[in-house]
Amino acid sequence: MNIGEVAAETGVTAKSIRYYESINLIPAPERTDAGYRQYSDRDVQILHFIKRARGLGFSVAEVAELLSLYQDRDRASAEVKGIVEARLNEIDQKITELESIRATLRTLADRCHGDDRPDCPILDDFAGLSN
Amino acid sequence: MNIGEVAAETGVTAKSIRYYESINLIPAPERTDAGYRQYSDRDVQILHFIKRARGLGFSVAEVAELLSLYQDRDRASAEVKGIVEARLNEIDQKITELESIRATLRTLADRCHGDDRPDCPILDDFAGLSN
DNA sequence: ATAAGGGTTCTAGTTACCGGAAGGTCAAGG
DNA sequence: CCTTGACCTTCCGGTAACTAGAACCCTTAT
Repeated sequence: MNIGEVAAETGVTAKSIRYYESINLIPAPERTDAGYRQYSDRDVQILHFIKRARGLGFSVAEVAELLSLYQDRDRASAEVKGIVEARLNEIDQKITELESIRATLRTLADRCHGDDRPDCPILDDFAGLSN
Repeated sequence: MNIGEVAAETGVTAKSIRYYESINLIPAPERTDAGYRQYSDRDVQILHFIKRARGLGFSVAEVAELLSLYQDRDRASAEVKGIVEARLNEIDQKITELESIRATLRTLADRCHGDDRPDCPILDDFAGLSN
């Protein structure tokens, strides 16, 4: 398969596939005489794996780790679970942070009448003029 | 005030202050004969503003917009509120996305026994071998 | 033979800075 | 007077994960 077909099938752009190759996340595939990359079904499967993991918010470095565990028949599932639990903690933290910001902004926005008059509690708060 | 004092007082690093100047988020301050930047109380206040807005997740571009509204005595509060509401929508979206990811990962992690055995529903899912 | 639609490599840009190097300046102390 | 240490200056390179675009080659169909 050419890179374009693989891109269409996996939803990973050709640009990204080449990028993943350049950083050694995926191995360099065979080439045709003209220099076109040729991908196997196995390569496609790995790109599906990457797409799924990236979609769940894992960094490329984490995906590399997960991939190497995936390719190691003898890995301990505890290692995989550890990575996922770490990610879950990050997510919880991020959600908490965003909720706090949301509450603040919600309060400020609700107190701003939002018409054509200039006075604005939001800017007052940012400027340290609150209360 | 020297840049270091300003940094200490505002919590914005000297590096960041110079960076903000380089992208014209803040004006270039006076210099001493030796070339040291000298900041006024007004400059400090603006950096506080920036710090607060950045802390609430606004991009530097958004902060620039907010700052210019702040400095415009005749702005309509609706404009400020619009920016904040847009940010609130982004936050809501992001939270929703993170919660969805969290649910997925939680389920997968719970189904993985996480011991020294190799079989792992998490990797199976990533590889498209689910069910 | 040519045109459309692949593919190739390379460079540069994105965001919001941080780290570090090389060197000038300032205030205090011996 | 000189040194020491803590400042300050500019500039270069790096970060994450790509994307955009240029310049060029290959394949396939008409």
